[in-house]
Amino acid sequence: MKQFDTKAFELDLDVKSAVPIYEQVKNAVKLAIFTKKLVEGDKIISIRDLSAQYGINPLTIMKAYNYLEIDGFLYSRKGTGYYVHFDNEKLKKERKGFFRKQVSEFLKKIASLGYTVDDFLKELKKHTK
Amino acid sequence: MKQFDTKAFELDLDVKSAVPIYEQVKNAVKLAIFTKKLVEGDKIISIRDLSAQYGINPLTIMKAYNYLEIDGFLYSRKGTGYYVHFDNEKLKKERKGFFRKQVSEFLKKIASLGYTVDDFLKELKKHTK
Amino acid sequence: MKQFDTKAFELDLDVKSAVPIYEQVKNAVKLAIFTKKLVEGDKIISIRDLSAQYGINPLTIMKAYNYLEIDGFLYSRKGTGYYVHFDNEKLKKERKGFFRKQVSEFLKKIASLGYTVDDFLKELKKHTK
Amino acid sequence: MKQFDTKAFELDLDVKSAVPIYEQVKNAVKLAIFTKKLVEGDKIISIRDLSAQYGINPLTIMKAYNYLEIDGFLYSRKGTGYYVHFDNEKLKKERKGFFRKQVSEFLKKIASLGYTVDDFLKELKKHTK
DNA sequence: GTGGTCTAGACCACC
DNA sequence: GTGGTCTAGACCACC
Repeated sequence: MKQFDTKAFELDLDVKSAVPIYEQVKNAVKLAIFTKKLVEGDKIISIRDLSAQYGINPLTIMKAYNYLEIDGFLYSRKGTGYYVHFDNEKLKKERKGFFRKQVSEFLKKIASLGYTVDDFLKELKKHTK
Repeated sequence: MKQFDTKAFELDLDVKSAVPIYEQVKNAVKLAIFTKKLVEGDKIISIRDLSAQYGINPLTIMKAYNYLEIDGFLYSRKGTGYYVHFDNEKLKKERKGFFRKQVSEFLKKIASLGYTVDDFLKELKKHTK
Repeated sequence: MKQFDTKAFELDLDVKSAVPIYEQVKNAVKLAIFTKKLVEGDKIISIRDLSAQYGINPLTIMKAYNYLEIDGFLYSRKGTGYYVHFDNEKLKKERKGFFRKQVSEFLKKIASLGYTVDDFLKELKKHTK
Repeated sequence: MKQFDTKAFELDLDVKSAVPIYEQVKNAVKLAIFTKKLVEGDKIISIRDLSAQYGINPLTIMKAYNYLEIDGFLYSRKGTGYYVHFDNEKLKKERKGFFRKQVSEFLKKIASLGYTVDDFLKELKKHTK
């Protein structure tokens, strides 16, 4: 019964990745919040359970949850667990910032490959057809 | 006259960056090859000269050149230096494939944040101004 | 107890050899994998421990592990160590292909010296005695 | 007319190879002698011509010819060039030694891949069919 | 504890 | 001159 009222989230953990595990956990939670799979007040899966499910060190998960708490995505209640803190205003801003970062990084990347924006727009047409 | 027949490449080195120095060097060389500033057979600036120019340890540069050799962008001739191995066919395919992967991953990412292509195009205008 | 869950491998290190130390380490690990003394998921002895055991610089061992990672034999998890990545299918094919290439090259070489397969078989007997 | 009475030899030069160029030259000459394409008294292609043909540094070729002279495969006549010294006895021994080295190295290699002599004999059948 | 990057400097083979 | 290997040691992020 232990997970009765908690909400899990999708986590494509890749231990072989260069991206630190705590970052992967952080990103998975944020994505779930951005896409409203996790909403205000939801109790998130416990450190212990997540640790057991994926064979990750609990300290690593705690680090992820801690950062998420600092960033205002979660809050902790001693003895009960971590909960989603859906601050609509802040979220919007964060989401926008996240998006912009994605765009800017992407543009840098293709530039470093010698591609122009026009090349991208052409490629885009193949995807939007 | 010592660098008479070698070709340098643009390198915006940022020692404070989180991106390792050897990665920055790697990317700069790759970009020069992708954009055909360096072509098949060109002799690239020597480890020692590049080391001296930027105050980077020679080992760090060798690491970069080494990875580029593994990836087939350079080859080394002991006693003479590193040369560009511009395999046009393979290169084109790799570059195109890499680009497409970037585009497709990017589109997925923004979609998962609830953004549309139009949102992106709007954002794009801010960058291209 | 620190090495409780790591697996060592046989390493006949010869510091005086013309074969670089990192190559010797690489070959020892590959052999252990080819002969299934190391299998998928096994945690390999840490850079530091191996370094201490043989009095080799950690960087040298890291270089070996690094190449093995590039070749897909190992993968690293920051903070925990290097693990064997035994892709059975790929491995079998590679090993077989490599072996065949060796045989075919060898046969060509001795033929070009004017030796026959029978000459080889005679020579072989001296080795297998 | 300059090459009127000199004999060339096949040289598959691979500047990208890890094998030093002077070694490649040495081996090519030796192979030509072992297979009797070059025989006693033949005048071998001059350092200058070989250098020009392959774009190799003359010093590198001189090094190869020097070693071959030391090993008794060539002798030099000041002002005229290098000549093949076909010492039948010595040659036989060298050839035999070369062969044995090939065999022994080959056996080590396949052993390091985890293959047995029996595996080799099976593979051999496919080649001798 | 683990791997990852970087340095300063030595010494070698090759051209 | 060139690349290639190795060391001793510092400092960092991650678990």
